[in-house]
Amino acid sequence: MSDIRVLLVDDHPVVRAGLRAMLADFPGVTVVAEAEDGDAALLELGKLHTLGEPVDLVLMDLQMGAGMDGVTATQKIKAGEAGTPPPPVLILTTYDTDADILAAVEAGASGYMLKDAPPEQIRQAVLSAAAGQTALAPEVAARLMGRIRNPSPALSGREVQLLELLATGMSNRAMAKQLFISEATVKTHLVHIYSKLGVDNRTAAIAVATQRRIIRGR
Amino acid sequence: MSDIRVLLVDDHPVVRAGLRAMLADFPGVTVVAEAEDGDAALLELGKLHTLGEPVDLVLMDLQMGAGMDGVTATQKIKAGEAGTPPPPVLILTTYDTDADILAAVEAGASGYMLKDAPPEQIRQAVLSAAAGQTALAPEVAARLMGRIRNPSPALSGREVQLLELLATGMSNRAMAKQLFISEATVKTHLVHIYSKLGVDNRTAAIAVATQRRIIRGR
DNA sequence: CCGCTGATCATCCAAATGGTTGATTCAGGC
DNA sequence: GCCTGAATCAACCATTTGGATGATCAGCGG
Repeated sequence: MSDIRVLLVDDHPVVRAGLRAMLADFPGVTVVAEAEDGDAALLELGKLHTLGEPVDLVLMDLQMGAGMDGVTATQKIKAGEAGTPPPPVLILTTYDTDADILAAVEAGASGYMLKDAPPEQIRQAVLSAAAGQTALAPEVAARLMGRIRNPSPALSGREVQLLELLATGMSNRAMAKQLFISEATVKTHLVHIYSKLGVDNRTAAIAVATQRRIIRGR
Repeated sequence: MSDIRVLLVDDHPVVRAGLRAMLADFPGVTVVAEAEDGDAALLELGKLHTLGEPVDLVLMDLQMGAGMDGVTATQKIKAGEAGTPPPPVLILTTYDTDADILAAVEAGASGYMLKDAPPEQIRQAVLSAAAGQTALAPEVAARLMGRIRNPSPALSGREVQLLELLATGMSNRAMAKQLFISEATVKTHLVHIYSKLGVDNRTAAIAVATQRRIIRGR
């Protein structure tokens, strides 16, 4: 059986070098190309496709400096040229925000690993993902499990949405307009958010939500 | 002349592998040890010191998962065992927050590079730092220069301090207590902060300050 | 059909925050 | 010695937020 052909996508040369070195140590895995953002990744995919040298796995970071981010890139890859099935996408990133994970999974990623994972874990993930299976980092899996079993009062979708706007510094009025609801409703949502997060004002809510990775900082 | 002996400190195996691979390509540079956090780094330094195999340069990330962070590690290294001069510390990190940069420089770092820097830049920085010179990433240098020449109304130290507390979700009263000043003073500072950042409420101030890398998100 | 949850809105009141003005002190620079 | 900027505080008032209570409605599962 031939090697798993991998496309690396990361904007940090250092990280690409690390992955390249690491994957070189995994028997049965070959890095066939690299890209520094989503746009370049799509280009590479197309190029390799027309050359008849298909990619078996895309290993991609989520946030990439200037270019197209990982989520949209994943969507586009999955939407991709019909005809051949699109390659599985394994996300390898630094952040394990709830929002990020969900977005990546929804976009069609087959796995979500963290960069601080030990090589062996990464190896397993690469093999699983290339084989069409799902590969989640233990931390990520734990977070998702915890989210299901643990009644750490889950925020509703609307509430998370509110939080995100909140974090941009909008006033209640502004959020109300943006979401086409009344200020009263905004306040109700906020009160619920506060009680679920165990805080009593908006800045603390942002701090906690950021810390708990419900929304993302920066 | 013998090689520059480098100690790598980073909590991400992938990044360590990347740096190892990259430095291996630089003639005149040898990685003699690795550590995954500040504590381990200090241990390594001690060990190598007693072995009579001194380190010429510490290449370190700023934030490292569980262990001691880069700033305190830098301080300890610089305070280090008297007798031999402590090795220069080159910070190589992902974030270029004003606060981070200043903290690192104050702690005694001789350089501050970003992980997305091209290899050549990193090579230059390693050589400069090992030679006892200062090495700043262009982005970082630009930020510092801009901060000097550009009258993008600079926040005073006290104001940044306020902002940091603000971002943790504290109320005016709480901040006043914490800083041993009156609420009136807190409010005055906040008003100044708002006008300098061009916002009109605390959450927006946090959002802008985070965006402009005056304080750090997460 | 009933009960529950999430989303929506309203009203009322108390507390926190924001905006303005003005004043004092202190350290540094010219 | 004078000027400036940072830091400190006060008093006042308008606006925003937060907290409590109650109500309606749609959808989902038993």
